[in-house]
Amino acid sequence: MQRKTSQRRALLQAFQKAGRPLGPQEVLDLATPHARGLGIATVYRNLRALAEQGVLKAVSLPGESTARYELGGKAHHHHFHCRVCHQVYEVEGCPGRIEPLAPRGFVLEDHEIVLYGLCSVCKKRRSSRRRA
Amino acid sequence: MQRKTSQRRALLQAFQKAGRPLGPQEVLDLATPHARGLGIATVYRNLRALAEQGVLKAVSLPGESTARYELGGKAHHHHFHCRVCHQVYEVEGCPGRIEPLAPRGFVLEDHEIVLYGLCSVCKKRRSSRRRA
DNA sequence: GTCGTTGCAAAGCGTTTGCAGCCTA
DNA sequence: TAGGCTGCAAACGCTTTGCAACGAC
Repeated sequence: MQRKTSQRRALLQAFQKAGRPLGPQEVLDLATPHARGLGIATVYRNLRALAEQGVLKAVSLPGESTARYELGGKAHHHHFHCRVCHQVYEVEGCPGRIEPLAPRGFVLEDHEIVLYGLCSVCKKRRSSRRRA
Repeated sequence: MQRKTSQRRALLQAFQKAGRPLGPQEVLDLATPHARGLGIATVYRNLRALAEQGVLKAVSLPGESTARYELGGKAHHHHFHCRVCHQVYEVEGCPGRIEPLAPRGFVLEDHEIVLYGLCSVCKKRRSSRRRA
């Protein structure tokens, strides 16, 4: 049976507060203040365990060696990866018209779309630096 | 100045022969027969160097710890990842309508679409096994 | 009290780097 | 011959695992 530990609680809080996909190190940083001495191994173990339960969902993005995670149970969506701060944001909607892309004879089961660019925070930061 | 070594030649041959994105280990396996004693470090160094020159292009896919590479200079395209044989195929075209997905205030610079499912080979293999 | 969970440190594993010798130009 | 390139092995960085202590139930 799964127990309610302070570490697990702190970890889920981090996701609820962030509202975006988080990597293991990010989770550690965000959860540590609420769980003194939290170790990275515990983070890894819990991310995996919670993902298997469906509480979290693994989000793997191109160019990332490690999966990030987000809270499970969300509607179909995609992600925006900021090239400056490397944060990942959720993106609503889907362009459709995906099926025709699959080569003839192939069976399309799923798809992933990742957008790259600058998030609004980094965009502002960049333009204000230019003016300076 | 860049020199023409047997290792580099063998490595590029592997890509030309394969016609699909290859990972470092795949490249080593495919190129070794044409370059005795080829080392994995050399593969990594050359993949990176050739990608910087634009001869190769890095293809990073979700859920892959390491980038694959393909020959550079191709038109905008995406990829199909077979869940059975894990080979990656190139896919022509693009659904368009990508821009509206980006959140307001974000700058969209690029995008990546990855399709998942069964390639035609694995589809046939699976259906013939069912009948048996 | 039981046994799932935790933190620490060691072990793994794939990628990168240092270095001396090799080979292209 | 110069210096870019290579293979080997060590170094790295991040993830996983072993283990004894801890704490939820």
